[in-house]
Amino acid sequence: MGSMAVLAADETFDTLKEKQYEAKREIILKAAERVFARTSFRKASMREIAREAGISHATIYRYFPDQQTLFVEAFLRGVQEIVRVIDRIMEQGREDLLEAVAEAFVLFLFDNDHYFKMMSNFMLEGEVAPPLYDKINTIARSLMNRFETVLTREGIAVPPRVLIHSFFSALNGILITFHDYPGRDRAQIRQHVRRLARLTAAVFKRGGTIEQN
Amino acid sequence: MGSMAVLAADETFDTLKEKQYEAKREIILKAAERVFARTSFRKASMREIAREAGISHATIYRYFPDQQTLFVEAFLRGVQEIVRVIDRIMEQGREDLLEAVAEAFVLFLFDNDHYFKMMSNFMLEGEVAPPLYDKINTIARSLMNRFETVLTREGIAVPPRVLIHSFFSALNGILITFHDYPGRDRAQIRQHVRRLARLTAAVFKRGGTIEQN
DNA sequence: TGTACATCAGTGAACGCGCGTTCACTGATGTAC
DNA sequence: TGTACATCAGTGAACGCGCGTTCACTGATGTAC
Repeated sequence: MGSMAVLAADETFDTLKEKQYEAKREIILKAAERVFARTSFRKASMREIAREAGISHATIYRYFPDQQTLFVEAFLRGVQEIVRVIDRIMEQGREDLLEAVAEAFVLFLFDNDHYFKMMSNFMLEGEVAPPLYDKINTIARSLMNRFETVLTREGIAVPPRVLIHSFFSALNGILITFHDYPGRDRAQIRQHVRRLARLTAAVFKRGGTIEQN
Repeated sequence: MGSMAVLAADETFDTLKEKQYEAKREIILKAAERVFARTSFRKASMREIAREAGISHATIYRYFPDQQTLFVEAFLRGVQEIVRVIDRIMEQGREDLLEAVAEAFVLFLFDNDHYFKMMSNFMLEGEVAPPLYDKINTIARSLMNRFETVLTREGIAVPPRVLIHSFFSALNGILITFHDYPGRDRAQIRQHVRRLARLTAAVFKRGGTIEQN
C-alpha cells in the first residue's frame, strides 16, 4: 500500500508493473514468515502459506520457482535484521558492550526462533545451493566482524579468529541447548538464555587473552 | 551370535526365547544406526532400515510400535556411550583435563554426527514423549555433573550452575556452527572443531571465576 | 511315533495421507485497427 | 468509439511420489493326544 502511494517522477507503466510484482512477492514472503512463526518452518506447506496470503497455492509458483527458494529468501530477509540490531547497540557505546551485544544476538534469535531453526537446519542438513551458502556466510562473517570489534575494544588486542569463532559458537550453543528447557515456561527460558549470554560474554572478556596452544 | 554361544545354567526355553527377541531388536537397532550414519536420520525410512537388516519392513513393527520409538531407542543407546568416553578420560588424571574432556565430547559427537543431529532435532522440534525427555535430561545432567567436577578441580570453587550451562552450550555450539564449514573438508573441520573446543575450555578455565551480575 | 491342531514370526500388498508441483482453463486487462 | 484479438495473472483439479502403518495370509514350529 504505502509503496504505491508515492510515485517517482520517472514512473512508467513498466516500472509500476515491476513494483507490483515485487509487492506481491513481498506479500507471499510475509505470509510465509507468519506461518513459520505460528507453527514450525518444517511444517509450513505451500498450501498453508497460500491460505495465509489469501491466494491459491498454484499462484505462488508465479513468483517463486520452488519451495526451497521461497524459504531461503524469507529466511535471509529476516536474519539480516540481526546485523542492524547489533549495530544499533554498538552505537550506544555502553560500558557492558560485549554483554549487551551477546544478549541482543541471543534474544533476537530466541524471539524469532524460526530463524534459528532454519539456520540450524541449513547448517546441519547442509543441502543448500551455493549462492545461498555464500549469503549465509556473508551474514555470519559480518556478525563475527562485529564481535571482533567489540572484543578488541574490550582490551583483547587483535583477538585471534578462533576466539571469535568460539564466542560465536558459544552463543549459538545457548540457543540450541536451552531451546526447550524442560519444566520452564518461555519467559523463564528467555531469562535463563539472557543470563547465559551475558555470563558467556563476561567469561570471554576475562579469559580471552590466551596464549596459543 | 556371541550372546547365544554361552548359556547360563538356569536357561529355560522361555528365557532363551526372550533373548532371541532381544537379539532381533538389537539387529534392527544396529541396522537403523548404520542407516543414520550412511545418510541422514531424517531420510532414514522404515523400508531402508528393514532392507539394511535384511527383513521386511512390516517385521519391524513386531519389535517396535512405531518409528519414533525405534529412532529414540537407537539414539539413546549411542549417546549414552559419550558418558563412558568422558569417564575414561577423567580417570587418566591429566594436566589439561578440562581441555581433554571438551575435546573428547566434541569429537565424539563430530565423529558420530547423526547423534548430534538427532539431539538437535529433539531439542529444536521438541515434540518428544515425556519419558524420552527424562532420559535425555538424565544424560545431559550426568554430563554437566562431570563438567562441574572438572571445573572444580581446575580451581573454580563450586562453579555456579549457570557457568556449567554456558560451558556445555559453548561446546554444543561449536558443533552446530562449524558442522558444514564451507570450503573445508571433513578432516580440516574436525581439526578446527577440536581446536575450538580446547580454546573454549581454556577460556572458561581462565575466565570462569566470575562475580554474579 | 504319528497326527491334528494352535501359535505366531514373517511377509508382500495395499491403504491413506500430505505434499510439491504441473496442467489446462478462465476471465480480466491491454493492444491494434 | 467500437471490435476482434492477444496476453497473462490467477486458479482448482489432478498427478506422482514416498512414506508410516495395517492387513490378510503363509508356513514353520510347538503342543496335545
